[in-house]
Amino acid sequence: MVVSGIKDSLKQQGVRLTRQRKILLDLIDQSGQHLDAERLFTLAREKDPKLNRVTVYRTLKLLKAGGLVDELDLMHHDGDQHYYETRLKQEHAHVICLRCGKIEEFFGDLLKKMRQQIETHFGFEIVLSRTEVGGYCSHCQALRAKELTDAPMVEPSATTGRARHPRSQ
Amino acid sequence: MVVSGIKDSLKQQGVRLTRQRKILLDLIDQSGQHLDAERLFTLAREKDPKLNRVTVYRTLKLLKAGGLVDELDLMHHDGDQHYYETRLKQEHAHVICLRCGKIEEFFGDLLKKMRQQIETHFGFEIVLSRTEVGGYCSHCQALRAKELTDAPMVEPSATTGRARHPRSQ
DNA sequence: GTTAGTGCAAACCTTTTGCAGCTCT
DNA sequence: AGAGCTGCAAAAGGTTTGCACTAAC
Repeated sequence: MVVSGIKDSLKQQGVRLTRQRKILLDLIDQSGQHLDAERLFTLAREKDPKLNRVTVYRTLKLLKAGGLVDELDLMHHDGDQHYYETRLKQEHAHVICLRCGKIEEFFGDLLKKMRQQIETHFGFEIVLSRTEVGGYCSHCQALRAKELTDAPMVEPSATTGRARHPRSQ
Repeated sequence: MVVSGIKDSLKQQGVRLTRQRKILLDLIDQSGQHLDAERLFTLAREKDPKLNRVTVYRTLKLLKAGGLVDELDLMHHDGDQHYYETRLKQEHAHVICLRCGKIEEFFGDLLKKMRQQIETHFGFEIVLSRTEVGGYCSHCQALRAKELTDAPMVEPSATTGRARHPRSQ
């Protein structure tokens, strides 16, 4: 469980561990998913209905600044929001299916090697990095071929509806 | 010059090559920089003061959907806007200095290899990908060390002002 | 008791949409 | 002529800020 380490890390910086932050930290760490602010807010509200959206943003900012979570864009496959994950595992790329939204994580020594090459080549000090890959998963490749065959003359519109999570209230 | 190829590509899709689009296409291609919508808008206005910001967004969306430009986030080092570059060169990573904003481009076969690994490993069809690296360039590493020494007890505030380009009018 | 953190409302930045009129082919 | 494109105004989506009140240490 990484969250306890995060809590220690925060305490040592004189950051107060409030009830709200405990809730958010636990959620980020336990979910195992890539949560955006809104999703995190919804989940947090189930535990504390008074918790404000702003607190979610402020906590995420804090964690990001402290290098405790990483911010992802996931190719903006579902809007322009950011996603977050605890910085625990070894470096990895995110592979996003642009059709179904499924996210795979790709580990490998290539990322590590590239990091080293960049640091050496530019004399650069890397603080954070991310690799995101968009395309079609094996499942959706077949479905897409079918879709294109069914309507061969019609370009799939860029404005095709995407299921978004509306803000309640 | 890549822009002529883009223009051909658009024409063949029945996309009209309007005065506004010509201006924008030329700017994106010639600048050699990573422009965001607002910067592109400002530059375009110098050539056509009537050109609207919305047209910039619509043109960028069109080019992106056609795979003619790539959208970058550049680690959001200066806000949440997107940046654009013509998809011409071989695949490369962007290396962004979080202090001075300088952007380096890193080429190498590692990216190509990783692409292949991901396609093989997941049976994934990659459409686009990006690797962004944030940190400190060699120049800023020294300056930062100095800054931290000068004010050793003060964490550099996350809210430290960033010079943004305000919208004229 | 202090200082940091919260909630609320309101602002902010970036991007998208609806619609009437214009223009490329 | 007619579909496609533009400009304008307005809205939307995502995030941040100001301020008075509250709670962690």
